[in-house]
Amino acid sequence: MDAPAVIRALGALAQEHRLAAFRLLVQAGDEGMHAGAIAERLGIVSSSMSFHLAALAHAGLVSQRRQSRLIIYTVNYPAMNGLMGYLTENCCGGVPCLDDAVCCPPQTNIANPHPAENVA
Amino acid sequence: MDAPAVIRALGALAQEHRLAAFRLLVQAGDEGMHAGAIAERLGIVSSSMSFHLAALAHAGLVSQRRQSRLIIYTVNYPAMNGLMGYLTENCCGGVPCLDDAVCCPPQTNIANPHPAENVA
DNA sequence: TCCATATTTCGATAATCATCGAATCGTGGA
DNA sequence: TCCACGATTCGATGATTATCGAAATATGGA
Repeated sequence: MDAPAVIRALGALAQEHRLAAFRLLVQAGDEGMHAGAIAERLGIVSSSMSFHLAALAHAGLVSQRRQSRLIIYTVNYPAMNGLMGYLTENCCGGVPCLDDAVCCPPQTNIANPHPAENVA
Repeated sequence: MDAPAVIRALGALAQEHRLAAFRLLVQAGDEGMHAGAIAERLGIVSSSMSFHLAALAHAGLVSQRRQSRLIIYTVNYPAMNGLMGYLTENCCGGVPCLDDAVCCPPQTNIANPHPAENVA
């Protein structure tokens, strides 16, 4: 994941309704949710929801699939992990982190410094 | 960390120069960097740098301290971890994650579901 | 006290973004 | 074929944001 992709992802999430939609999808898991259901849960009109879902999709954070007349959205977990990895990369210059710098728990950054570099 | 705080943090990071500055500070660790040094590394004028650093500080992502004439910026690690925790909270509805859903490694989300809830 | 340096604030401009209603597109059932 | 429904696109409006140079503020040294 390169800087422009990270900026797109962060920018996509930095909005009330998109962040809420993303969290709904994170919690929904692979089952996902369709556009109308998300709009209803968030209480916004469908055109705005579509605008926001397109932004999340363009940022690579969610995927969509059609199921009859519904469009089902699911979280793109590799992108999500790539985002996390980018922010914590080389935390503390490689020096073992302090107690409150949980940014690099041993199992992800020390044993496997760049767990998400295989993400586009 | 509540939704508005997360949105401020994400919005602060969703900008080329702020993201770059934040990463510099993540890698600098507790030693930090002063405003001028960051501006020089990023190749932007000091007034713009000040604008961006203020945005990061307002979002709670960085802290500042004065050292003689320099203002040293450091990453606020608890806020950083709070951000990560918020995004992955209740990942997959609590169901054990798939292999590519590294969003909730056992040591953070399962053994300790909400590791960053003590962040303001 | 006076000057040099580091940083922030101010003012103006250009660009991007969120929102809504209306219109359009695509799918499936009668 | 025609209709209903879910979703997206379009057009317009109002608000927020990034950028820069100039000016102001604050600290430390001569």
